Amino acid sequence: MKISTKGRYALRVMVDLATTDPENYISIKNIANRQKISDKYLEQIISSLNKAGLVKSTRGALGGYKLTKAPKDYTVGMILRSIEGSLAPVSCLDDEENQCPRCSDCVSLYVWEKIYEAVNNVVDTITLQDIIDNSKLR
Amino acid sequence: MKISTKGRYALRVMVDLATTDPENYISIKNIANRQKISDKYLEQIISSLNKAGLVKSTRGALGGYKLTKAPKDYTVGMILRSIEGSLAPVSCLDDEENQCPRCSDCVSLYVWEKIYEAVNNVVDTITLQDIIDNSKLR
DNA sequence: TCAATAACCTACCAAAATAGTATGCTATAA
DNA sequence: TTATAGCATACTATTTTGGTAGGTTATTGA
Repeated sequence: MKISTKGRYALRVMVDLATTDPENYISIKNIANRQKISDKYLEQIISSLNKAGLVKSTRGALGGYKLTKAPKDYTVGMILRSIEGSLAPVSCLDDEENQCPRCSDCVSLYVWEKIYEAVNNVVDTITLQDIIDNSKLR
Repeated sequence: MKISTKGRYALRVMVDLATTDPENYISIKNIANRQKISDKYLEQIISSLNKAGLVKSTRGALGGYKLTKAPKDYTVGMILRSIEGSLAPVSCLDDEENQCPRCSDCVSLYVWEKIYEAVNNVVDTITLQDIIDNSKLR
């Protein structure tokens, strides 16, 4: 039941982009140095964020990434799912194809659904802005 | 963010013990056949449940396992944790030793804590009896 | 008391996932 | 036109997951 490092890094990258200099493009190297993450590994992560439309990029000198929206318009769920896929505790809940043969008479399914709902409820109600506001309190 | 097969099997085993014949000891082979799980794999799982005191055993002919308590006295959390360990989404929340160096100024920690709380709240309020009752409705 | 049964214990193993590297190509701005 | 920085693909080492295998110990019924 763990969030991968990719998911954790993704959230930190989004906070970084939102707080460091939201107006200008910031390079991977820049973020990687500040966040102490391998830049090649970060490249993979931010590429997923880019493909999901959560950030936009320009190449070349002075290139880099910036947010496409205001921090209040990103939920934690949007960010984590773009990296981790579904946050379901069992793959039966992911999509129709991954269902196990006994899904129809699975006594535990009801438990997994409740966990799924609870997790979704948390990640879909906390925004990037909430994280930033919360971190400033300390 | 997935529950392992061990965790899922453990829950099914507990339901099996509670519903098949709660008075008598039931052998691993018996459970494994009914639940279509490898008996050697099941042995590992049920051994953890035994060490955690969730079931008790006797050896020899007519030996096997039975519950130590009434189904209403087990929460899903007790069962899953005995197999999976903590259900925390990040290891920082597990125990003091696993903390990452930047835990003290981690902006995301507040998110992980909320997820942790939400998951705990679900698994600690659903009992084994609830699962059994729910499965009978269908 | 002895043979069958079934838990107990330890070790091993293959496949998949995770976390991260390496290399080369393409677009852009100074 | 060159330095910069994103883009794409492939590779690799480590850890976790999901099992197997084999021998030992305890119990019970005949």
